[in-house]
Amino acid sequence: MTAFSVANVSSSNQKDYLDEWEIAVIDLFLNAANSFGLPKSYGQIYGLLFCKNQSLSMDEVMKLLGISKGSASQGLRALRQLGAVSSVFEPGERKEMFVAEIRLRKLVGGFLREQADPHLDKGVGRLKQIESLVNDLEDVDARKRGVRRHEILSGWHRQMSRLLPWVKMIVGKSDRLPKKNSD
Amino acid sequence: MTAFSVANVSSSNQKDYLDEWEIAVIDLFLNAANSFGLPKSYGQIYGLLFCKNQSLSMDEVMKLLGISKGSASQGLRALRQLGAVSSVFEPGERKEMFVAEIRLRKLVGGFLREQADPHLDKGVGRLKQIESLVNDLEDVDARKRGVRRHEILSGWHRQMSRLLPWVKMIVGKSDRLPKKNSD
DNA sequence: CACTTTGTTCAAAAAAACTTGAACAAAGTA
DNA sequence: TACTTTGTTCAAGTTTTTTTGAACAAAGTG
Repeated sequence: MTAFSVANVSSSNQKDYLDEWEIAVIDLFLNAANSFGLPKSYGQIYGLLFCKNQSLSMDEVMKLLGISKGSASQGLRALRQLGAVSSVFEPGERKEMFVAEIRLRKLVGGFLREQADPHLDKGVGRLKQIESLVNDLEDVDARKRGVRRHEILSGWHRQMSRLLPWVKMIVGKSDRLPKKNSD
Repeated sequence: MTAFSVANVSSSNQKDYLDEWEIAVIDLFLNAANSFGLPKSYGQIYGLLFCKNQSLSMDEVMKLLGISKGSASQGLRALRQLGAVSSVFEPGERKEMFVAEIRLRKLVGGFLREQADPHLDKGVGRLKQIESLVNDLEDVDARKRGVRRHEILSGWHRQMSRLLPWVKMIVGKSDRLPKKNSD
């Protein structure tokens, strides 16, 4: 056991506080997450990893953001599931280390895959259910109205399905900026 | 005062209950609203109006959905603001009557205008703030990293701005289905 | 004017979403 | 095996969001 590891041997060659700009970026992502319907903490975690050059451990994420183990664990898992974060095992490290995916195409793609696609899929079933309920209607006029509404919803569904590939496509264009020597 | 209005003179030539298919549609919109980050009740209200051929009063919305006056009032206002619902004053009616906008283009347009555009606008300010914080950094390497991150965020912002017009455009195509005699 | 109808507002209640942390599991180390 | 480190789970607590309903304003009616 190591009561006192020799300062920052392997544990972290990172500062243990955040710069102002990093706090601003994290806050930006916090807000963004919110408006995408994701928990704030996911945004914070992604924002933190986005700021850093090096991979961070769950432990560092917890400490830098001041969030609990549970939040960090769940947040990192969800972000990985979304393809927004990936984990690597640095050689000679026991801990799992995390890095942010910064290609917008990947981020949008993952989000659509995990959030939009499932909704569209569920939609198919729901539309079928509505269709069959409508077809059970006795009254002719009532049925006409129901059929019409079902048609409209089906049309919307179709359009949304057509839209997604375009979104992935358009966002993909000219992703990475022309490389500036930094990093 | 009219202790007993003559059955349905002007008050409503509607049933006072919902068909099964209508409940299913309302539930569909309830879920949709949720995943767009809008309150459930907004979805219910829109769904109800979407189902009906005729305009409904706030009172009818309340009763058919079993929601409170406050919810109905606020929901209808917000939906009108989004362009998802519009109000009309039927001749000889005191009440304001509401109808759903069913053109997907209008719905998406309104949603983007009210939700996405403001975020992009706020983004400009946030990016400027981050840029200036980054430029205050003393350490050269730290500043390089910050500058790089700012560039990436700016790139994303630009791409998102470019995307929205396309979305409005693509969703607009072939909106209304070829008219079927109904309605 | 007195009364009714219609619709808004907002503080408080209810519901939903998020976070926490302690208990637990898994896997490495000695 | 006993102990440590790392990470997950989930019931309970906290925070945020949404809904309710009573008080109020506005406007029509007789």
